[in-house]
Amino acid sequence: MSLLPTRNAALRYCTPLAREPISPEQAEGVSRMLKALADPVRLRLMSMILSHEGGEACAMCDLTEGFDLAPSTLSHHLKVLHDAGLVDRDKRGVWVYYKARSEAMGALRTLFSGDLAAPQSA
Amino acid sequence: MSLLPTRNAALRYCTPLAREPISPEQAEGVSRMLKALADPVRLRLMSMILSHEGGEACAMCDLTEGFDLAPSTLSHHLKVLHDAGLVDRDKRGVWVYYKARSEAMGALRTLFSGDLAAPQSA
DNA sequence: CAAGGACATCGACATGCGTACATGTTGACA
DNA sequence: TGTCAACATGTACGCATGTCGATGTCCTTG
Repeated sequence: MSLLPTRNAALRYCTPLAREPISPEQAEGVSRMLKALADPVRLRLMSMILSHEGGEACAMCDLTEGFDLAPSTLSHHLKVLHDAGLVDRDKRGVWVYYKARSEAMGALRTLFSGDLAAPQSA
Repeated sequence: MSLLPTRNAALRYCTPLAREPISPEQAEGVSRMLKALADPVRLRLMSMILSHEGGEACAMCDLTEGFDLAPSTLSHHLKVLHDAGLVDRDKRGVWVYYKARSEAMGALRTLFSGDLAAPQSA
């Protein structure tokens, strides 16, 4: 119950959108990642984590600045990112550090890679 | 009223997530694109459009196969993609052709580009 | 001009999602 | 052991969203 079996499934079958029509299963998996990222708060959180020193950030130390939200709300958003397999959670003492999962980031990069506008400039 | 002023705004300021914490405004704009894509049906539609010959596809000719949805539902999803600035609409006679907008696709590619796991392999 | 097809739009309904408050859990420290 | 701080979880509320049937609009064809 600790790891969802579908978490890695989408990553494995992640192909460029423009290569061929993706399968309903892949669409389901990928949309789960994108849904987690399709929120202004979570997008900023993800960017803050990614651009933070060491590629990881402490929840209440580094990730509260600039937000006018209740702590529980921030925690909820981080959980959504974690459940989607986008970030790893590492509890060190009292603080919790979040780090981006390179597999997930790579999958998203792959998704939008390739010649997405091939016949445009030609 | 034909073009939303915010449509191009997000594209202009689209920087890699890992470069620096994105601004709330950029997060708002980018999330609008991702929200449009964060649905299995629309993801498949986008992939079908991108991978179709010529980079464009006819709504009822090419984009209904494989879906068990009412035509109005498909039309709605295509409208969402269009409103988000992800596809262009071109009515030719009775048929409507949808084509991916290269600016939007490029923005998404930029978003997930860069070293998203810098201290990982080093 | 009439009929039909290819869409888009309009309610309407069920579900999902963002937010906050209250509460629970865990670890550091006196 | 008791207290406080850093979270996570549960519940609840309001709004957004996916879906559909019905209707409207535009173009083609007879």
